[in-house]
Amino acid sequence: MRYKEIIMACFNVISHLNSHSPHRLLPPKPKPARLICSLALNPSSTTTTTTANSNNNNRIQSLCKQGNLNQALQLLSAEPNPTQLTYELLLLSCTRQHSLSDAYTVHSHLSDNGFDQDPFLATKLINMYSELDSIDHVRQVFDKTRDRTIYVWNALFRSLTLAGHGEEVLDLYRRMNRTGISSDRFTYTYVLKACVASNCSSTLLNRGKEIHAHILRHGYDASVYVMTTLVDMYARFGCVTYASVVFEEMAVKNVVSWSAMIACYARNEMPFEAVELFREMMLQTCDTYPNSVTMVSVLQACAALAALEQGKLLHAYILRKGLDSILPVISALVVMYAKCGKLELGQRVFDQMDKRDVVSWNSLISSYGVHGYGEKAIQIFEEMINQGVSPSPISLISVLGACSHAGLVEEGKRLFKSMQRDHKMRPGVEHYACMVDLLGRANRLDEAAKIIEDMRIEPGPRVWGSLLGSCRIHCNVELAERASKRLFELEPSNAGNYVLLADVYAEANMWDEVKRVKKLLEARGLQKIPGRSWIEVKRKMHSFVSVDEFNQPFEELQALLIELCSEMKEKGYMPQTKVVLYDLDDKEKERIVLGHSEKLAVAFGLINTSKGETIRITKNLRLCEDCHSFTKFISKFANKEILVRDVNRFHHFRNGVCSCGDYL
DNA sequence: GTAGGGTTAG
Repeated sequence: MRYKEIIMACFNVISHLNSHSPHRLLPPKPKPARLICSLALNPSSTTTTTTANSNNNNRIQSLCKQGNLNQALQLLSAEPNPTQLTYELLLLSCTRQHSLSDAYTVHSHLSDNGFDQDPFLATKLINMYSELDSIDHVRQVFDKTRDRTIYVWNALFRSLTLAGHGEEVLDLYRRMNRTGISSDRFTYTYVLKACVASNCSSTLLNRGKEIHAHILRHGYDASVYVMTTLVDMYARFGCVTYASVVFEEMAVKNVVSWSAMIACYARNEMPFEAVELFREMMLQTCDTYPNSVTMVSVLQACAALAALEQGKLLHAYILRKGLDSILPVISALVVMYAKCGKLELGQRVFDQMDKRDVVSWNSLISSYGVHGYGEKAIQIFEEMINQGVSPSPISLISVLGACSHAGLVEEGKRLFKSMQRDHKMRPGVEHYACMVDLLGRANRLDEAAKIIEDMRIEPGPRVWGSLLGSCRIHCNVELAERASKRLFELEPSNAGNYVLLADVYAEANMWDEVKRVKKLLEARGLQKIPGRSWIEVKRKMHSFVSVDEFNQPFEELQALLIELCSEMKEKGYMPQTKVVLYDLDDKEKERIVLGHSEKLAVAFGLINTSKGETIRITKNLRLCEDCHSFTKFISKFANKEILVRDVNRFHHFRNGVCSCGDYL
């Protein structure tokens, strides 16, 4: 029933998008109440009943609540008997002021007054040092505390997990179990998080499974918090089946549990399932409504699928529920529209925001980037800075990526320099990867290789992968061999790298080498990822996989393609068969490239869309040169606008020309 | 006294 309601609301969203003035269906939410209680200090009301001593404590406490830490500390130095509550409020105040030096003052004062063995204050101290990013002090406080209650242990686990010291938490958790203290529901959430806090190795997954067993044994499978954390842990390990089993078996589910499972599908490249589960949530639950977090995950899934119609329904729902003042939601909406090929709608959503953060700006920058509008992306980047928003590392990745897509080499180099000089940011591996991509694609491979040589940090697989990708475009065998040698060491099970190298050899007609690489791929038990394309027709997604043979389900489409192909050949289309990794004759190669998933999707789109309707296709890999050239011809021949989003960027085909300027 | 899910990139 509620799902129908959303469909109805779709009409509202269209009218909303057509009007430029911000328009909300619900009033904006009131701001959250201030955390600091602003009790006014009123000495006259307390002096009559209390001693001078406790009055001093009261005054310190009130000053803390008012946020006047300096004065509170002055009074503290004259106070001979501070109470536990006084210290508690002082520590809280240090956290709020983010003052490590004041924290030391209070800490040593408290030790001098014999409170250093108070487990309550030890918990507070640990939490404070954690907030102040001083993990050494966290450990120190824990080590000195003799009476380690479960609160003390939990505070330690929480702090270390937040700081990314997952493995340390798991070691300490063993130690805790040996001391005989039992875990509570808080402990389980922290240690489960600790399993994914560092790297996601199989050892840590096994620890997670062990903890799962403890949870069942101790009856904590009734806790929604614990079980939701468990779903999330499996999700982060990519164990989608485990996550869904835990989720299905949960007796009680709330919005967070549903969101965790939807996010699990979204982040594990199962956007279909994410959208399906969202639908189920809307239909099944009576008291659980999706919130902003849920919406972000479903929007991501729609973006991945380029499911524009579904995305518009979500937009309608967001407006109806007043979630359109929440920044992450709006950023996700901008990205959704852009990735569905509706850049102008994304821009409009952005324009209607009354406040923006760096993520909102980054969303817009990258949106223009993937559509190939490099100069516009740079302009937005500069506007962001002019408006006083400091760029984040991702801003730079977005804008450098935009330069790369548009072939703006000099601008990219300028931005890379200014990143270090003007924004005082140290380039990370990702930034170097962008630069290698930028130079490499522009056929400045030697410069790209030089960047890698001069790097002050270890070049990771991203960097070498960018170089190898560029070598494939420009068929540089020698450099491709160098890059792939490193890549095979760094990520031996990434099939894509082997395929790229084989592509380079194939193009250079080095068929023995092609065979050798293919054997290597097989020997390691890997498979080439099959090409897959999606198209949304009447709110339904259709998926196509590349086929080598003429076969049943796609017979009609293939027949159409053969016909189109021969007609277009007369008009000058030349099949680009060099992308085929088999040493076959041209006729056979032509047949193989005609079975590529993207061409099947185009054919399906031609049959199933009305005149003047744009065909929108998403693809899991990069567009091959033949599909690119074929689609350009089709767009002119059939007078159709075709939008293809590959794994990397957008290609907008119109009248025989592509928006990427053949810069694949 | 402590707790669970989501933002932007390539």
